[in-house]
Amino acid sequence: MSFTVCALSSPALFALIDCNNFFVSCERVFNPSLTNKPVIVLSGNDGCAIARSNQAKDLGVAMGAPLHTFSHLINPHDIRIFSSNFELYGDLSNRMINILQTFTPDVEVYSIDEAFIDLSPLPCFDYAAFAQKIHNTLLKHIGIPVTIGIAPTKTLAKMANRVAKKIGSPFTLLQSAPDIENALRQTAVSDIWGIGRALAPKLKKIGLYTAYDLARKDPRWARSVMGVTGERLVREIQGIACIPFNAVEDDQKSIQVTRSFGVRLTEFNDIAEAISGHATRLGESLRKKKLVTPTISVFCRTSPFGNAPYYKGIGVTGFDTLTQDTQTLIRGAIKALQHAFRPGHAYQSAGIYAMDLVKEGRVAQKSLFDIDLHQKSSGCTPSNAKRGAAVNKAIDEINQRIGKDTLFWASSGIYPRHVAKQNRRSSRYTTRWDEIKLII
DNA sequence: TCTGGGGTCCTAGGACCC
DNA sequence: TCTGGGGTCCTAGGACCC
Repeated sequence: MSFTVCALSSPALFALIDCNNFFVSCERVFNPSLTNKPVIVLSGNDGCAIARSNQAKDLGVAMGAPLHTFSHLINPHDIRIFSSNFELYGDLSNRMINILQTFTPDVEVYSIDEAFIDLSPLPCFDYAAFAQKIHNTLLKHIGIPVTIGIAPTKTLAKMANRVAKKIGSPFTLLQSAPDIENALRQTAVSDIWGIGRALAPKLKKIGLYTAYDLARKDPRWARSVMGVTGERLVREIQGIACIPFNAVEDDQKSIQVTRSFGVRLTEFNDIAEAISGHATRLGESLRKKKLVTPTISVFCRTSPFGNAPYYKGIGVTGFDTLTQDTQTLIRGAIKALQHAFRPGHAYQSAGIYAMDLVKEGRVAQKSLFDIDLHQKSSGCTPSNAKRGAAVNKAIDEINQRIGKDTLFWASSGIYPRHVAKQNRRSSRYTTRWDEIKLII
């Protein structure tokens, strides 16, 4: 296969809108007393820091730091700690995107707290004023501060964003050659978008310390040392746009549901309850996204930390027809878990993956004998399958209206032991009637 | 005591085919 | 005993991202 650099028709110009300390900012929207305070949002199971306010960063709390490594700082510095509240963050994220789309239809949602805008179709104008307007509108309507970087490639827009955050400005434009060179000189190779833990030390060893050093290399050299992604990256920081803009979201290729347990588990049945719950979430997600899966894989594993030897077991179940039916997924997941599980371990987490997802409407028949096979393996006739779809629909609608898990499958456990710690979650102000903010 | 969860893309190597 | 060359497809694992 030959690689052709897909330089976009120039002059390209991208804006990257990135929320500042997004999860912390979401907490602050409904709790103004957190302003100017050190605030930290924890990962699932209250394990480690996944968002920090600037004040918490100044105290030296690193991204991903386990709670127990900074717990001694909490009281002396009055750090406010929150469990993650993804229902709230996701909802505020959607509102932000809706507002961005009022500025231009060319919005690419990159993550929960970032979006690219393609500026090239817009007439050349005052980018500073444009960025300021986006910033002010989001702050006013949602209450979330953002930083905006504008540059001829996505990688440089990322870099512009970093520069803006560093100097405390809501916006930075990198367009002229001297401005770009200046930013490249200020940026360490490890801070370039696309350079991670493995590549950074490798490049430093060769004597490349800044983005400027790397930008002076021949892309063909980058290809041989860093692969196609490396070649693309070098061209990007040289100002040649190679990473395309996708306003339309591609179909998702995989879904996973993974959780750590609140306590270590040793019994098959306890883990089966967790996996049954994960399979339920997977089913909901597949139906919501109108996807079906031919297969699932399930894993259970011990903690990679600590003294006990690490164990991870994996089991796979294939289905005779592509499915999104919760009951089918649960049956398949328990079967797969029987392959993954070995007695004698203290398990720390378990998860379920669905890969090779297919869009609901585009279901290809797997074999001429689909229906026969299906009847044989699951006892599920086509009319049963229809009934299953109706059951899923009814459960989804009830849970949507009244609350998550109002109806649930008994295999997920009435009093499950696996439930993760979530001791400090704020209210889901925007998505639950009974958690709406009261002003008395 | 205590270490998240959810994605994508690329590559190397094996299986298999002619 | 000798034992090619080229292609495709699949998979596991690595690397990256937020």
